[in-house]
Amino acid sequence: MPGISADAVILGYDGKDIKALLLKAKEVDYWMLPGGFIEKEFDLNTAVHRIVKARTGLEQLYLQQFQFFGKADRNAHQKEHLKSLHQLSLKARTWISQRFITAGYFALVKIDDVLPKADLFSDRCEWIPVDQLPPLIIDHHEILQTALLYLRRQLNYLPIGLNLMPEKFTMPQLQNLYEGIMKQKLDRGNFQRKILKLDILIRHEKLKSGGAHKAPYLYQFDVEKYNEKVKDGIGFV
Amino acid sequence: MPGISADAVILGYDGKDIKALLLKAKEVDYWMLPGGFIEKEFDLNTAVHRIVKARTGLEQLYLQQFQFFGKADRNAHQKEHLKSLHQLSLKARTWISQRFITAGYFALVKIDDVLPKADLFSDRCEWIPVDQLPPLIIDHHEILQTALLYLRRQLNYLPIGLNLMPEKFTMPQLQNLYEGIMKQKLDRGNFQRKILKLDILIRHEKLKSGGAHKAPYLYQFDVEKYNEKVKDGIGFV
DNA sequence: AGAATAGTGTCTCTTAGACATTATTAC
DNA sequence: GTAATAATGTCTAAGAGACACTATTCT
Repeated sequence: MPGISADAVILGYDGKDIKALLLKAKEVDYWMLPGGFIEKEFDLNTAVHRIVKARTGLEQLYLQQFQFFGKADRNAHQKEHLKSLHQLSLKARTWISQRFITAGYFALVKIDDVLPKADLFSDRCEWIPVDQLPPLIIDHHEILQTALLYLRRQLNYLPIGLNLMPEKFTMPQLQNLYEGIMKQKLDRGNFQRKILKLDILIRHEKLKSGGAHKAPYLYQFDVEKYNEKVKDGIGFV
Repeated sequence: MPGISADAVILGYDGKDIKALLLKAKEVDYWMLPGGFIEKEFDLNTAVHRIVKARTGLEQLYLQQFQFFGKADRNAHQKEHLKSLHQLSLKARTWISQRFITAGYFALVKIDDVLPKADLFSDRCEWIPVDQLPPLIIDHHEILQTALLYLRRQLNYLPIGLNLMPEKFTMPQLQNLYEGIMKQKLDRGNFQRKILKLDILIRHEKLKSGGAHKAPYLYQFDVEKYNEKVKDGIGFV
């Protein structure tokens, strides 16, 4: 009985790295994306919300479909990962190979709000930096990379800052997030100028202390203005 | 038995309007997108190629998945279109309501290469300008509009010119295409300057004649250079 | 000649990008 | 003070956008 499954690329940002929430499969040295089958009586988005909630504990979250992955591709990848499949138990193997087609979703979450929980087929659930990925089962690596590509291309139309940053944050933190997604360094001065010009930030007079250097200002998003800008594309290369 | 279906938004451009290939449903005054069920032994992309080939006769085409539409949304729309459903034969109604989930694909084709063919549930298959759409069944209007939105947002990463324009074309024709997709008028001079600077066009010395005015040059894409630019985003607003 | 439309040139204002300068903090 | 990092300012070159002018074609 073939079915429709969904896999969620749950992304978070800790002020330094962009991380994905991954599950360590039991019995083998492979990791996987949180996912599951879509039951027929549920609609797709509802089902994925349910799946993500089970791993993160989050009720409200920014969730977006980005691509479906069909059978042919999946089989090609299964060949490459044949070894990993053979090592799995019959139950787990059946669970995986039953996947006829899978929906790729990504979620943007505030990393500190999440309480990672493993599922039946995994023994750990952890945040892992997306540029230091361990081996993933079947086509999960491709799904994750596709999600990141989509994120990069849709950058102007996605509320990444709002959903990934903590309530209050510094300008260098925000810049680091953009650099991580765009995979390139940006000029500090120009970044600051461009972002401030958008007029979507509220500056707090309190400074953050900690290092042996000038303390940065704390900022917060003006949610209304932010959402307004995102609709027509938040002008940022 | 619920199943997965696919609907194709097939887009063409006749030098004046952006058009979609639509089917006129039998028995009722509604039109619909070409589509069909995905058989389990096929993979998704192959199946959609087959569907599009059946309506257009085209073997090779630019095809891209853009979104899936789940059950809840679809039911909401069915409510709105209840009248249209009641007027359908049992067979057609069953065919439509069996759709559990549908894959939205769009295809970019050279309009003159297409030989439209109706299917079993339709009596006509025609090109219709996307800004003059007739009533469409279920959520097909939404699917079509979503495709156009996607097209607009991904403009820089899609080879629209290459796939929608005829082999040889004029600059005003190309500008008109961009204006149609972006839904806004562009300055002639600036458009020309920007496009020529991309260095992806080959100019032919032969001019096109016809009207009581200066004849425009004919251009052709330098396919290799074009594809190179599209990969990193063809710099155009 | 005149109407219509294509092609090219020019001007200004904004912006991007590189980089320099100043400010703040802990040691 | 020095080291480290944040914030702000400045300069230049490139680009966007508005618009004017020239070119070509048919009636």
